[in-house]
Amino acid sequence: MANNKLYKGSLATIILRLLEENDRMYGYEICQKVKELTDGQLIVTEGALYPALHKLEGDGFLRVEYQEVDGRMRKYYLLTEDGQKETASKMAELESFIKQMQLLLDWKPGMA
Amino acid sequence: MANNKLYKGSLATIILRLLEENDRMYGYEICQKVKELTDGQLIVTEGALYPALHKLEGDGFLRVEYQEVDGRMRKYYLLTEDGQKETASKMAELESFIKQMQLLLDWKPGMA
DNA sequence: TGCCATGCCTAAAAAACTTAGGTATGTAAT
DNA sequence: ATTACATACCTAAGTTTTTTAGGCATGGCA
Repeated sequence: MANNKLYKGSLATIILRLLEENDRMYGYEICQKVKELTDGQLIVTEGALYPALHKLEGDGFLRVEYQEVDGRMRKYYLLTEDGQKETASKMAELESFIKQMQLLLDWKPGMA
Repeated sequence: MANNKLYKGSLATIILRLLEENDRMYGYEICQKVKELTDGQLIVTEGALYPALHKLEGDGFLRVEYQEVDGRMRKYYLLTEDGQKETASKMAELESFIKQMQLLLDWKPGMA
C-alpha cells in the first residue's frame, strides 16, 4: 500500500474481499483492480501484495491454480473454505473499526 | 492499540482528534477516554501511546504543560498550531481511507 | 532497438505496534 | 499493616506489516 500510505492491517481484508466477489484473481490483477476502483487513490504495491498473498496461502485461507494465458503462466488465487470464514471475520472487524473511529471522530466534550 | 488489534496508523489520528476537542489531556486520560468512548472495544495500550505522544511532540505537533494534581505531576499535552493543521490533514486522510475501503467492500463484479 | 506493460518475485529497512516489564504515589480492603 | 489495585509516567525487545528498491522474463509498440 502506498501514496495514501494508510492503515496497515487492511491489505489482507482487501485481498479476501476481492476474492470473495471475484472467484479467482492473480496478483497483478489485484493491484490493478484496487487502483481502478479507487481512482488511483489507493495503491497496493507488489512488494506488499505478494508476501501478503503467500502468508494467506500459508495460513490456509487461499489456494493456487496455475493457468497459461497468452504463452505466460498466471498464478490464480482462490478462497478456501477457511478463507471464506476469514473473509467474513475480517469484514466484521473492519466495520467495527470504522464504527469505533466514527465514535471517536464525532465525539465532543460533554457527550460521554 | 490492542484487542481489536486493528489498523496501525490510526493512533496518531485518534490522539490529535481528542486533543482538538479537549484542549489538553494527559496520557493516562487518553487511554481511559478511548476505552470509555468505544465501550472497551478499542484499547490504546500505554506501550503504544507514550512513544506516539513523544513522536508527535518531536514533530512539533504537540507541546507539554506540567501540573501538579493531588500531590502528583501530570504531563498535559496540547496541540500546537502545526498540530491543528496536522489534525485536519489526518482527519481528511482517514475519511478518504474509509471511503476507499467502502468502495472496495461494496464492489461487485461488473460494477466497474 | 529501446522502452513500457505484464507478471512473478525477494531482501533490507522502516514504521507501528504488542508484550512485558519498571518506577512511584494514593486509596480502599483485609 | 499489608496487600492490592487505580493512577501516572516510562522503556526495551520482539513481531507484524509495510516501504523501498530492486531482479527476472515475456510480449508489444515505436
